[in-house]
Amino acid sequence: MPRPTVQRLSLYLRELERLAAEGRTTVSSRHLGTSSGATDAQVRKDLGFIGHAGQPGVGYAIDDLIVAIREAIGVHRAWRAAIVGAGNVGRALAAYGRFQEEGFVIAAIFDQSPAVVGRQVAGMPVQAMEAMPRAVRDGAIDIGIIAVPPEQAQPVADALVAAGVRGILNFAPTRLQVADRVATVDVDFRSALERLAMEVSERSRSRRER
Amino acid sequence: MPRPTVQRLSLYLRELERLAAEGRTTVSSRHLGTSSGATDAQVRKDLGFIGHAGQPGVGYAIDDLIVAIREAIGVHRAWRAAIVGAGNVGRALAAYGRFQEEGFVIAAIFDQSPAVVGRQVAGMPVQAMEAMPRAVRDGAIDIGIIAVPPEQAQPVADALVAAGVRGILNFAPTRLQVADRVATVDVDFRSALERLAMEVSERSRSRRER
DNA sequence: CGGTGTGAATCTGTTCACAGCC
DNA sequence: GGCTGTGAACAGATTCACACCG
Repeated sequence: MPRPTVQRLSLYLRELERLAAEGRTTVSSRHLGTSSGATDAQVRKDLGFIGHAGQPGVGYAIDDLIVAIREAIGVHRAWRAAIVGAGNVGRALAAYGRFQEEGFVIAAIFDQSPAVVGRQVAGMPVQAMEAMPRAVRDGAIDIGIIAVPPEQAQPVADALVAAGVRGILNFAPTRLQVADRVATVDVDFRSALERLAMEVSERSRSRRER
Repeated sequence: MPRPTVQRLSLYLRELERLAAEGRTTVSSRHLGTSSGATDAQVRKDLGFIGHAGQPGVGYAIDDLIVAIREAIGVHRAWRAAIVGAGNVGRALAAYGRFQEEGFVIAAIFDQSPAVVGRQVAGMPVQAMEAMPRAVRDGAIDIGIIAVPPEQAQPVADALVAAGVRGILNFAPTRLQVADRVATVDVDFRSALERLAMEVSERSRSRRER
């Protein structure tokens, strides 16, 4: 399944959930597309990957589709995640309620600094890094979320991998090197901002030329 | 310039700044590549887009390259940004020092809720939404950062566009519809997590098959 | 009709491979 | 020998276009 497809599937999922809440039962590829920024053909291709379920002339059955997408992208079960780093980003993530709704449970939060260890964040005590390996094993943690400064990101990643996590969500602006049995996804504010800066400049440039 | 190129340029920039701090003066495409997760050919292609500056047998002059990349991606000047939404995400962004270092200045923060307006966040008072249009004009705000719940994202975007911002960084899990003179970039935690979930599932699946 | 499913064409981005320069 | 710049081959993803179904 193409990487971009996965990304779009989760957008479709959101729209489908909205439609389901409104009581709709079917939806066309056209509708799903425009509300998620894709073309209708794109939507049909994407849905083709997860085993098509559409009815010509009618569209897709919303409920079935929700189940199928959840299954396909692996959110049909609950994932247990641990946050490393109780700074601004880590705390915001811990408090970000929306994860829970979607099947991601923040099970623990860790920090290196003794000054922070022991404090409560979103109802959980911040634990020392030393406690992490054991907590990951005992708490059946699948995913590590890295919210530490860039210099510490790689060592933290190594520790998480050694402890046995299967995926890492990385908020630090660094490329992590990990064993390839472990999946990593980067969320990089800075490069998002830079992408934006770039596009804004580009637009004013082309405006000037006109 | 291809979208993925821009993304990588900002990774190169980080590595270049690190190397410059170490006192190095030149760098090869190979080095730049491995440290940012790209191939050497890729790096050369990317740098080709911004007007090549490399010397065969030697590599690229680090200082020149830093300037050239900054110019190319539009971070050679300071951008002024305003955050809308003083919830967890908005507050974390306001406090996230790293932006400042990179030429993005958070100039103001707004929220709809009277309960929050007036409180201090990262040394700034949270302002009412009604104050936004004027603040954007008077404060020469280039960029709006949306950190509100998904239902409010579109109206907030409309208000920002009407007030005259030129770019929007969107942290809400919604696709925004805006005039195309305005650039938007999405940062979506949820779909990042879902992508991760997907990749983790995929890996265990292929492991099982082996 | 309105709508899906899908091969074929196209576009976009990446890798290869190699000539040429220091 | 080390390293860049770049056409040419390749791979991946998107769009097109159209047959087919209710």
